[in-house]
Amino acid sequence: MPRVVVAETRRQDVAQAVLRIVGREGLESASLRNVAQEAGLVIGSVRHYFASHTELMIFTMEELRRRIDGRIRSHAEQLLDPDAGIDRRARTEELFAEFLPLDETRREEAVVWLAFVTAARTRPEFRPCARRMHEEARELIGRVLLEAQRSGGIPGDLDIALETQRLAALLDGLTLGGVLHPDLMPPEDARAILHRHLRALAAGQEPA
Amino acid sequence: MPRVVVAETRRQDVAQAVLRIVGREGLESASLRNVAQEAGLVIGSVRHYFASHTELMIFTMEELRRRIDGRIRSHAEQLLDPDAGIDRRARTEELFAEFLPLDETRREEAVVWLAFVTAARTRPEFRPCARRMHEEARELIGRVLLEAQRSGGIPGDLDIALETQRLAALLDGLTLGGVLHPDLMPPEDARAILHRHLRALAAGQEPA
DNA sequence: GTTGTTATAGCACGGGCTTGCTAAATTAAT
DNA sequence: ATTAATTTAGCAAGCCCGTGCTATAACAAC
Repeated sequence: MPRVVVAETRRQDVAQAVLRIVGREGLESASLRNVAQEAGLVIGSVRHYFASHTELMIFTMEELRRRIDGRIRSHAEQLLDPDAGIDRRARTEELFAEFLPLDETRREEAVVWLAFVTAARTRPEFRPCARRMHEEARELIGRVLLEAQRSGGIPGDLDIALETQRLAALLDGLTLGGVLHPDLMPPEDARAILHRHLRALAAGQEPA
Repeated sequence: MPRVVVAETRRQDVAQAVLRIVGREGLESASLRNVAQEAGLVIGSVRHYFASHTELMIFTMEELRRRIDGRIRSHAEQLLDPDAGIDRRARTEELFAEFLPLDETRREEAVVWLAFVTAARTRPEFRPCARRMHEEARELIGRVLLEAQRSGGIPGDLDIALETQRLAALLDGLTLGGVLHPDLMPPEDARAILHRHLRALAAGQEPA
C-alpha cells in the first residue's frame, strides 16, 4: 500500500544537507527550516523522517562518524591485515594522513567534525558519538604504532601508550590549524610536519 | 557632573560574566538576557556599556586574549630577558605548559578559547582576534625554540620553523583533548607528553 | 537646591526557532 | 476504482532573541 519505501536513503539525503549547511555556515544555522530548504523539502517532510531536531543532528553526526571511519579503516585493513608490501613506512604515513584535511573532501569532514565535537562539550546528546570517535581514533593509532614496533619500524623501548597520545594530539592540532587557519597551515605543511614526526619516531631516543 | 565613572571596570565585569556563561553553557547561551542576569544587571544596563551584542562578544574575546597573553608573557620575559638561571630546560617546559589546561584557571580559559576560535570560522567579527592569538602564540614558541637552539639546548640542524609548527600543533591538540575529554587526557598525561616531546627535541635527529 | 550627565529599568516590536496539529496529495495493493 | 498507508504541505502556538524606545533614579558640579 505505501509508496516505495526508501526511508533510510531519504534520511541520508537530509543528513547530507545538514553536513553541507554546517560546513558552510556552522551548526547554529542547521535549523529545521534551513535544512529543509537545503534538501529541497518542507519542514513537515523532514520532521516525518526525524522525530525531532535533536534526532536529526545525532543521526547526522553518526553519519559523519561512519563516513570518516570507513575512509580510514579501508586504509587500515590494507596495512594491518596482510603481511603487507615493502613500503610499510609510506603506507603508515598515508594512513595517518587520512586524519588530516589534506584535500577538499577531508577538509569538509574536518570542519564539520570540529563543529560537532566542540558542541558536544555543552550538548550531552552529542557526547556518546564524540567519545566514540575519539576512542576509536586512538585505538587505531595505537594498533598501528604497536604493529610498527613489532615489525621493527620504530624502536622497542618507546612507550606506545604515550606515543599514541602524542601522535593523536599532533593530528588533532594539525587538523585544528588546517580548519581554522588554512592559509597558515596549508596541506603541504601539515604533511611535512607529519612526515617529520614519524621520522623522529622511527629514529627514536631514550624514553625518560 | 556624571556619577563616578568606572566604565572600563564595568565593562570588564560584564565580560567576566560572559566568560563564565560561555565556560558553563557555551557561546550560544551568552545572550544579552543571560549575561545581564549573570552580571546582576538588566538588559538596558548592559546595553548602556556595549552598543550591541556583537560588540560585547568581541570585547570579551579580546579580554580573554589579554588575559592569556599576560599570563604567558610573564613567563616568557622571565626566560628570555636575563641571561637566565641554570635550569633553562625546566623553565622552558614551564612556559610551554602555560598553554595547556593543567589547572582550573587554565582549563576555563582553554574552554572559552576553543569556543571563540571555532566560532571565528563562521563569524567574521571574531577572526581578527582569533588570528592574532594564533600568530602570537606561534611567534612566541618560535622565539623560544630559536633561543634554545642558540644556547645549545637543542641541535643546530633542526628546522625551527617546522618544529615551531609541530610543537604548536601538539599544544593545540593536547588542549583540545583536555577540554573535550578531560578524563582521557588528564593534566598529568598532557604534562608527560609535553615533557617527552621536549626531550625528543633536545635529543634531536637528522632533519630530512 | 538646581542642573545636566550618566546609569538603571523596562516595555514593545519584529523575527527566528521548534513543535503539535490538521488537511491534502500521492501511490501501491486490493 | 476503491482503499489505506505514506508523504507532503502548511498553519498556529509558544518561546527566546536583539534592538529601539521612553521614563525614572543617581549623583557631581554649580
